[in-house]
Amino acid sequence: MSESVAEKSSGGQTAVVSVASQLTDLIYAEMTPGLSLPSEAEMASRYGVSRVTIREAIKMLAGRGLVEISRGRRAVVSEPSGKALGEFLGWIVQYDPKGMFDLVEVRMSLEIKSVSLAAKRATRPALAGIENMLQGMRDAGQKLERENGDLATERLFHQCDVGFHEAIALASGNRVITSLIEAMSVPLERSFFMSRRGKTLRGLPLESTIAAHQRILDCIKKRDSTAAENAMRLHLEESGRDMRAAFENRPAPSGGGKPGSRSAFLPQTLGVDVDDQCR
Amino acid sequence: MSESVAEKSSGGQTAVVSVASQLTDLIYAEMTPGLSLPSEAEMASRYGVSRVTIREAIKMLAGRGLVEISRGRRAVVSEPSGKALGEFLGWIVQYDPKGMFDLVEVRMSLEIKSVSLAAKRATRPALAGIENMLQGMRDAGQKLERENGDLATERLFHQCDVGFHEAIALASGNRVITSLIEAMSVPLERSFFMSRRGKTLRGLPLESTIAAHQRILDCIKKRDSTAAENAMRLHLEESGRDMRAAFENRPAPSGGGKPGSRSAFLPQTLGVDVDDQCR
DNA sequence: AGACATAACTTATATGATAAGTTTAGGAAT
DNA sequence: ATTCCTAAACTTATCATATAAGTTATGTCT
Repeated sequence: MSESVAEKSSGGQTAVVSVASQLTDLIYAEMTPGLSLPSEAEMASRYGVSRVTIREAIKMLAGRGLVEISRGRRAVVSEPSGKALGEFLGWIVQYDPKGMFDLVEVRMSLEIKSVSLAAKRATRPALAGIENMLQGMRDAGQKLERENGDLATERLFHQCDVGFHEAIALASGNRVITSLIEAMSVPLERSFFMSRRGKTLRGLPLESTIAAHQRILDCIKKRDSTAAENAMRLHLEESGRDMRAAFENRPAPSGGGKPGSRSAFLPQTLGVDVDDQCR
Repeated sequence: MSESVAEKSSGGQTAVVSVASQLTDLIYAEMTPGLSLPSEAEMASRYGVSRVTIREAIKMLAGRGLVEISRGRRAVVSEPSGKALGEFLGWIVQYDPKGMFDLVEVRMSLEIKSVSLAAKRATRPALAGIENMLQGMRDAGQKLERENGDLATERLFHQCDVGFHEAIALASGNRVITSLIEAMSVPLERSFFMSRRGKTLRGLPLESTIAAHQRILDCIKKRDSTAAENAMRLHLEESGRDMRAAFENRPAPSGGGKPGSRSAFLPQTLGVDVDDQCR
């Protein structure tokens, strides 16, 4: 009984990879989010491998965000979400100092597409969701004016800002856009705080941020997709300028470059990359 | 010695998750692609956990595409690549029957951004790379006219097609775009074959496909980003129509619907989603 | 110096055991 | 009968240990 089922449909791969791929097929073919996988023991006997192998295979799937694991419970097929993807984008961005600007560049395209579709397709509850986030920004903004500089409130404001864009993505009805924008907000969180800092530095009140969001929402409500695109473009260009300002006025390079071929060829491309986004 | 290092900086998480996150930090902070992680035994002693725990943590990172594993060798930090991301997009697409069209919708935006940037920034070797792929398409195309219907040649043609678009993404100089387009080509592989089938059905020679790519390349060479965007848009719209044609003329629904809430509400949205892409 | 065998290192997988969660079933109390 | 609690059954988390099978380094022999 040494020839396990796992080896049947796979060449030189290891048993873990083979099991992982078979489980993936199984999930794709006949499972939906929320359903539980069989118990480790059952899979082990079904695929003719030890429990260790099964566990490692499941950990791979978990790393890909395909299943969620918790102690005492069987692994559960997870809803597609941008979270796992966000880790990945974080890796790309981390790998290259210019990465954050690359990300902003891509974000601009996606957000414009997102808001364009939202203007065409948004349902009433989806609109309410967007409105909700905008109201959250207003509340946080007012609170922020009173107790100036409260970090928690600032974070709340930022979360509503992110939520606003995610709500638009949701309203677009396009799952891929929703996941990608959700994913990008993970590494962009840093950028958002930079953006706020830039805004403070340049002396712009955060009223203008709220107003920009308001204009976007208005365009969506009016079902004017072209106007919505332009409003979004303007908002993101503004946001990009803030980010650049924050970058230029940042504390100090501190000279401590990490090993590897990074942190080069930045200065001259910085301005170009961000400005070029106005086509 | 029962209090392991792994628990030190983590709350209720399991040891595996804790180790995985610490390893992630380690990689982000002081490693670059190509470097090897310590041996399992060393990590085990360093983090105060058993080798099994280390192995499961590494399998999680491998699932996320952060490291590559091979027998007898230590785990190696991998170059960011769209491959792992492609699996993820595949899951989104699989999860929703409309997903493939969502993906095409997003692809259009990204490819347009990609070609626009490529027209502005492409270096000479990057241009050569694009040219190369186009030449590959021509060769495969001629070969395909002689030995009509050879599957391997058809696959080659398709690979050059994908390669053409990836080469443009590379020329854009934006890593995020490169990874995303590479990622999308994984689930879109099916769509590409559908597209080719649609083209055959509608009686269009694949000369037109090559010509469309040629036009795109010409615009890039001329550094005319606007024209390049338009050429790309036209090409993708054409490609989308082919895909829809292939969908409508597909063998038969065969009635075997899978369990779950899928494969519903498709008919009426299909046409809308694809047509709406021409704005 | 170069080819080859061998040792040292490393990962892949299996077995068995224990701890600690979650769910289920049964019974006690109301 | 219904509710609540407890205990058993199930399940995952982690460990220790062992063996097999790859890769790399270390020689020795020619």
